[in-house]
Amino acid sequence: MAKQVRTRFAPSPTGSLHLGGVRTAFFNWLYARQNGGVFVLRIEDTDAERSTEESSKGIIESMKWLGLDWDEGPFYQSQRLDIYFEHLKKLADKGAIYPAFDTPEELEAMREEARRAKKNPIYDRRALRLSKDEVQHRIDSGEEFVWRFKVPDEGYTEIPELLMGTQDEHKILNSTIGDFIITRPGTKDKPGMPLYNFACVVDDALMKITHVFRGMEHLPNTPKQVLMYNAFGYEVPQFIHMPIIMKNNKKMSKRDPDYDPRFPVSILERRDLGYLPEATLNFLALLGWSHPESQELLTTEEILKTFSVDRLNKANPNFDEDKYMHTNAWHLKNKSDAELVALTKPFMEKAGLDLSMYDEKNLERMMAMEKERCHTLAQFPEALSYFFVAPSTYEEKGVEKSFKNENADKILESAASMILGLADSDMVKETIDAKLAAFVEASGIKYGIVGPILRLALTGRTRSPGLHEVIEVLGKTETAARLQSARKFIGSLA
RNA sequence: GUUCCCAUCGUCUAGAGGCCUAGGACAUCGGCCUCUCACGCCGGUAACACGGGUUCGACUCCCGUUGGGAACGCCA
Repeated sequence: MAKQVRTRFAPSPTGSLHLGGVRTAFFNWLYARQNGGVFVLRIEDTDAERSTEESSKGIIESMKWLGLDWDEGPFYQSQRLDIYFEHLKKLADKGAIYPAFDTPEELEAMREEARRAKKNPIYDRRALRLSKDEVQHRIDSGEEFVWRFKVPDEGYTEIPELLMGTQDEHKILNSTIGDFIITRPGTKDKPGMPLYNFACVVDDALMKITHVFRGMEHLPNTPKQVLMYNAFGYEVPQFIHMPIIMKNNKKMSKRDPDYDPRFPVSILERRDLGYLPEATLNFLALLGWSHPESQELLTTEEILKTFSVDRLNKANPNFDEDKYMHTNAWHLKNKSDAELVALTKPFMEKAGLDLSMYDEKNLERMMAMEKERCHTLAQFPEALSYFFVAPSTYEEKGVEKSFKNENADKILESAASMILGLADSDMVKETIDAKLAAFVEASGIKYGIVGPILRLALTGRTRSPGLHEVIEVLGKTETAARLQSARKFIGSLA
């Protein structure tokens, strides 16, 4: 029987979860769910300086919002320090690691020199050349040091890689790796905090992770990690390094100098901008993966059904805002009117619209009217505001084109009396539509003239959805009132 | 500089040697629909980076060039 699939998402809580991270989380989640596996959430907060509780909370909130549920965790590395120190001792006992006393300044100078000499800036192992006695003495005297992993001078390290490189593997020359540091500085009595390449390996091994989907920027870390798995005698997971999402021809990042705050990378900010989780997942999935039948508008369920590693692409994709928006609009249209009432509620309220003015049925009608037009949830308040606030001004262009028309006020007057003459039971879309048609017929004026005038009078705008629907939602009294005030306005034009 | 990765329309991509006169989607440009806007529908413009091989045949395989990207942290 095959081993149970176990994947994980292991963000560091040093900021908000961003779109790239979401994609990584999504692929790990997909793979676990698809294979009846386990998805683990682990917070990598060993960097006490930069990690914040707020970020952890944000990440968890983001994951929940996206619907990426996890089976185990969240684990916090900061609460697992004992485990790392135990493992550190194992490595030290084996002689796989050694203490180094170099200061950051010294290391920087070494790197600088290597760069000048146009050589690969790897550690020159000067700490390894210290005598045993000297090392012991310096440690005993309380001097700070870090632990470095001793990388073999010769041979290759193979990483089990399913995507990048040729074949199913990837070979790195050991001589190019360099002895990397696995803990922050510590003393004999106060051990240094574990660093990424160390804590990550220990956790992935202990949590029995079988597959790691992560960004390609981690590829250079991988041989180091494989070396550590080997040193512990742990099994190495399968890696799938995904291409990096680009924006402006650079890795997508909030630190990009061309970063445009209108298009945030933070997933929670996208949420607040009115993007839907399923649209976000859909769009992100297609950045590096393609559907077997080239379908592009997919529910999470459909992605789950058809996802496979062999349809993953290797080239770095570009983040296309237009396509993201288009995908969002599609998912929006797929929502029921009732769902949309709920989804848009926070946006409507934030815009100060008083939803209690209408009953649920009317609100649903509004959604039905606008969901073809809006691309994000945030666009609904603006699109529907005329239902909540009677127009006090009218669009200039419309005034010019329609109100300054010869008989605008006469047309409005007869329209008003027509509507006032309607029975309450007639105030439904179909009947209004028929009555309007009859009215147009009887007056002998083209709908193309009557329509725009009525629309402008009722909404203040030249662009809005079906007239009959507007009238139906507005009701007889409000409709009549708006027509009256528009007539007054037209009168004031002369 | 070193190491590694990548390379099809403007963008995301399909393409596993003949199905390719290279398909789809977004964007864009026309047109239709229509009381407006949008949706929808129809149509157009638009790509295999280059050079060598291998092969009867290369977008597909190999090598090189060029181009792009990433990493080179006591961040993750």
